[in-house]
Amino acid sequence: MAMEAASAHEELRAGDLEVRPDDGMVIAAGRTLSVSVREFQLLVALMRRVGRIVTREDLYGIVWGGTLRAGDRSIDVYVHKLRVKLEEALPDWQFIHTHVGFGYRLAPERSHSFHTDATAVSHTPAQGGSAS
Amino acid sequence: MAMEAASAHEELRAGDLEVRPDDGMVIAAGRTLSVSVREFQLLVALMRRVGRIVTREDLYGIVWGGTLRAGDRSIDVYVHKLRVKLEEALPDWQFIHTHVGFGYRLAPERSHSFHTDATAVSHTPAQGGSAS
DNA sequence: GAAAGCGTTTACAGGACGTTCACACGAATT
DNA sequence: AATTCGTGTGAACGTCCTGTAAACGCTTTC
Repeated sequence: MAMEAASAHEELRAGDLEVRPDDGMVIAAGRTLSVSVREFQLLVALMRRVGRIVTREDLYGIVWGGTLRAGDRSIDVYVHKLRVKLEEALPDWQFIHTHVGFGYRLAPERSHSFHTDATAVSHTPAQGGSAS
Repeated sequence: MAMEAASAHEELRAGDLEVRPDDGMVIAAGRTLSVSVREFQLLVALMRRVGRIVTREDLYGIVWGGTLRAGDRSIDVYVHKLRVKLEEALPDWQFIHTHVGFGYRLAPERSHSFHTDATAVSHTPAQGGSAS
C-alpha cells in the first residue's frame, strides 16, 4: 500500500518546490537549498497543508510544540526567513501568503508578472470570523 | 546484475571525482589521490548517497560502527581532512556540504569564489603542478 | 629502537541558529 | 483621518554546532 504521510519517503511538492521530510532536503528548481531545522519544520508543516490556511496557533503547535504565547513573533520571523530563501531560489513565484487575522497559506503563485488580482475578496468572513 | 552496492567493480562518480571501493582508489581529475583508510571509508559512504543528506549518526554507524557518542568529533575531523584533499585536487569544486542540524551531503558544486585576482587564473589551471 | 603514519581525542575559534526586541508598514475599525 | 491591531523586517544576543589545529597513543616500518 502507499503509506506516505508518515513512513516511506514522503515527497511534498508545490510548483518547482520539492521537500523531502525524511531527508531534510529542500529542492527549488532543481537546486538544493540549505535551510535550518526550524525553517525546515515550518516549511514541511505548511507543505503538508498546501492551499489551506494554517493558523498561527496550529503552526506553533506543530513546529514548536505547546501553545503560542501572546507576543511571540517566532513564526513571523521564520516565515520571513523562508520567504527570503524561496524568493532567492524562485524569484517569480510566491509561496507563503498571509491571510491577516487567519494565518498563512502555502501555494505557488506567480509574483509580479501581471495582476490577475481582481480577487479583492480575499476571504469571506463566513469561514471563521471568530479567531479567538 | 542489479547489485552494485557490494559486488563486482563498483564505480562511484560525482563530477570529476571517481572512487573505486574495490580497489581503494580515489581519482580526481585524472590524478590519483592518496587517502587513509578512514578517509576512504567516509568518502565511499558519502559517495554511495550522492545528493542526499547523511546524518552524523548514520555516517558513524556505517564507517565506525556502533553509535555516535556525544562529543565525538571524529566525523568532523575526517570530513575536514577529505575536504582539504579534495579541494587541493579540484580547487573550483565543492563536494561535501554541511547541513547544520541534519548532516553532510556530497555533491559536486562550483565554488562560487569571487576572488579579486586579476593576475593568476586565466586559462588552464595547471592541475599537475607541484603536489607532494 | 627511532621515525613516520594513522586514528582518536582535546581545545579553541568561528559561524550558524533560535529567540527576542524594536521599529516600520499595512490593514481594519471607528 | 486617526487609532488600533496585526504583520514585515532588520538587528542584538546567548547558545549550540561545526571548522580546524594540535596533542596523544598506537601501530607499522626502517
